[in-house]
Amino acid sequence: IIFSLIRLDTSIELKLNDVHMHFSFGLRIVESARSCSCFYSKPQRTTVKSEHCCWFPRDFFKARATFLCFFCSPPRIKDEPDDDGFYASPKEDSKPLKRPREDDDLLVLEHVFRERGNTVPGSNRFFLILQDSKAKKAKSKDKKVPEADKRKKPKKEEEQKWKWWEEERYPEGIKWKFLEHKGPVFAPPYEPLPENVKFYYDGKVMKLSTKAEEVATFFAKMLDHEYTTKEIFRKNFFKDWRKEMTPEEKSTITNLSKCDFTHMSQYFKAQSEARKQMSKEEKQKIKEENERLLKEYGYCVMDNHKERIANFKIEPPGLFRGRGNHPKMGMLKRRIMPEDIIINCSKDSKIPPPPPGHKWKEVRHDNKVTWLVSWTENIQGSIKYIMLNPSSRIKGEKDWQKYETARRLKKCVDKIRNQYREDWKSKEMKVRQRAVALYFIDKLALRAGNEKEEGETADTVGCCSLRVEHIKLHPELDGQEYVVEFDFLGKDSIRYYNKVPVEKRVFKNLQLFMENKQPEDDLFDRLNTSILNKHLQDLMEGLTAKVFRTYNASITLQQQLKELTNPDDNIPAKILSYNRANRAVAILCNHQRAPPKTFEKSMMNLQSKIDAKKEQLADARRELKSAKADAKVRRDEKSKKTVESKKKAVQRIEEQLMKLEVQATDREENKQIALGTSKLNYLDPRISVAWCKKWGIPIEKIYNKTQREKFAWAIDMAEEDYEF
DNA sequence: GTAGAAACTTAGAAGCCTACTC
DNA sequence: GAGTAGGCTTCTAAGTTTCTAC
Repeated sequence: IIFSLIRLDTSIELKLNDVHMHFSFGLRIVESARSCSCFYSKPQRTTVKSEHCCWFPRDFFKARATFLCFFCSPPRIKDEPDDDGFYASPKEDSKPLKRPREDDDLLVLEHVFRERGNTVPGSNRFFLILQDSKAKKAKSKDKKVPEADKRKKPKKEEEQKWKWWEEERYPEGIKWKFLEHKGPVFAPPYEPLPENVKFYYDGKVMKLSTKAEEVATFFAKMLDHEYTTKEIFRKNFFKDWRKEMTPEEKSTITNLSKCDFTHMSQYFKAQSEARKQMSKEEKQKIKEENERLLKEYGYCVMDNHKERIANFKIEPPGLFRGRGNHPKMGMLKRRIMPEDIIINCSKDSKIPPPPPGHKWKEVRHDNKVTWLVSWTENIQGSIKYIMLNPSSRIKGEKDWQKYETARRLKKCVDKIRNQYREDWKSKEMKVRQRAVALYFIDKLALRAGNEKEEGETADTVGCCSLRVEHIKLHPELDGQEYVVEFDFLGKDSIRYYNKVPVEKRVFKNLQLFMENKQPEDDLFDRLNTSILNKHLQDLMEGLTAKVFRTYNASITLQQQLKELTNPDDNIPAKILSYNRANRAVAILCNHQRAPPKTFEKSMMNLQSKIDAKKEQLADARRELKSAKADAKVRRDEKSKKTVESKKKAVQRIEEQLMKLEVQATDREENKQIALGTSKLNYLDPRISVAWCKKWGIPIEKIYNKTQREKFAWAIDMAEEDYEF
């Protein structure tokens, strides 16, 4: 399809031509001083089957008419397979996609409107709205829809999605061409405590200065948390708190144990309680205010598409909550001011103004990065960013690309495995270590394991940074030979504990690597992530340690789904199978969670529901039996009907019972396992979409609304025969 | 080639919200 | 209408990878 938009001095011409269909279509918007009018030429053939609908909001053109123009849909990318049947993902190859980017063209429109001085609120900006073929077909079938209704803006959000995955992508390195946003939302200023809320030191009331009081409230708000009992947390907090005190306060407050924050804490609890008790109207008011904030600051315009921002609020000040045994926990996270903020946007965009009386640290126009706002935090000195939501084009393209890289690994993984098996025998120690580490990364889905600065973060490790103390070698254990016992803290200080039988050569190599070493010495002393990734890059373009995790997670899901799905099962049972497949991946990737506090109670509740349902079923069966007996004697229509209805009741209760039992199994198996992380980050969504399509499972049963938005590209493109 | 900075992805916890139950 | 369980969203820490400067 040729889609072009030409701007002529005071008029704009939009043309859609489909040569193959002998179908041409034109549309002209003529700008006049006050408004613009439009006309379009009718398609020459009226029998053209349209799959997509290109729709422009009525108010956008400020013209009275709404026009719906139908055109032949661009072929699905999958319909044009390349040699190996892989999709052309962003960056993966340079073949242009089926439809050129509309952004540049629409950009012209954007400027026309800007020049004209029209204020175009985000929601009314230029959207190409594409409906999926099913929605379209459904619409065309329904001929009774009144004309007025047809003109109505489609309400369903699904209908308004921009299919960026059908467009051409930017050249390598370019992330956007136009970016405009409103800047960040700052944390609300500190509100001093009411006079009646007291702080006590050494049993006596003490009025704190505003700065010291603010930091004290951070601690008071966390009083019930385990953090405040930890020595490091208390020490760090006290040190930083004292920096905020006046000289008088500093000389008085010398011991944290003598500080009494309980009154403050009670005040915050009461406030929180009051919030819960607020009237409907008050809650509604807050909701509306949040919505207003979201509407104003929660979106940006990137290349003429309104995109949701992931985190438009600046992190408020507070006490640093490092995970695990973090040496910096309790330190004061200072308040971020506009003077700390770097704004990134287009030169020709409306640059967000800083709050009155302030200025930005810098305004830059770097379209080689994806962030909108950045600042440096004071705990680790690292940079924090405001970026787009996972549903955005920029994140989606990257996600898609990630899975395509993993699929490329699938094609050469056997070769790579053979290679590292060979390398176990290498004369070079470095090569052997690299090969054993890669074996672990591949087999156990371990993370790469970068080196970390000692004393700056919690002591956690990944594969390359494993130490001798993290593994135990068992020539024989529980009837298995060559077992390696892993026990270490990984990301987020989550414990990795696993006993794995390995190949003899790996075992012997590990013995070698551990020779003459102390427990705190590096297991792979000749290796780091940089060396490993460089080697991987040589094996396959774009290959890094992380890709193995993605690949193994996705391939495991696909295999497990094939193994566990029983075609005769009903929907709940199939979903249980899906969750079990997902769980296999979560276990592989060691995605753990703390068991929910209410777990035991909720399981007990569920069990009592099951028991009650069983009783109900027994009653229903008894009733059915007696109805049958009754019908045998009476032999009339009425008693026959009664039998039928009793039968149905039994069936219904059986189904309900089964559902509850499945729910209980699922919940029990999920007690300490987090499924979300793998679902969101490691599993190629097209596998799940294909599985849903194959078995007629509504996608909503697998992905919630947010997840469907993130994986819109996959939902649109994957068919039931999709193979990872 | 290397180190450190920058950029971006992955992660679990916490709190909010909503649907369900009584 | 109140209470609550659990799903969903938000938050931000903690990783990995890439970029840049020397």
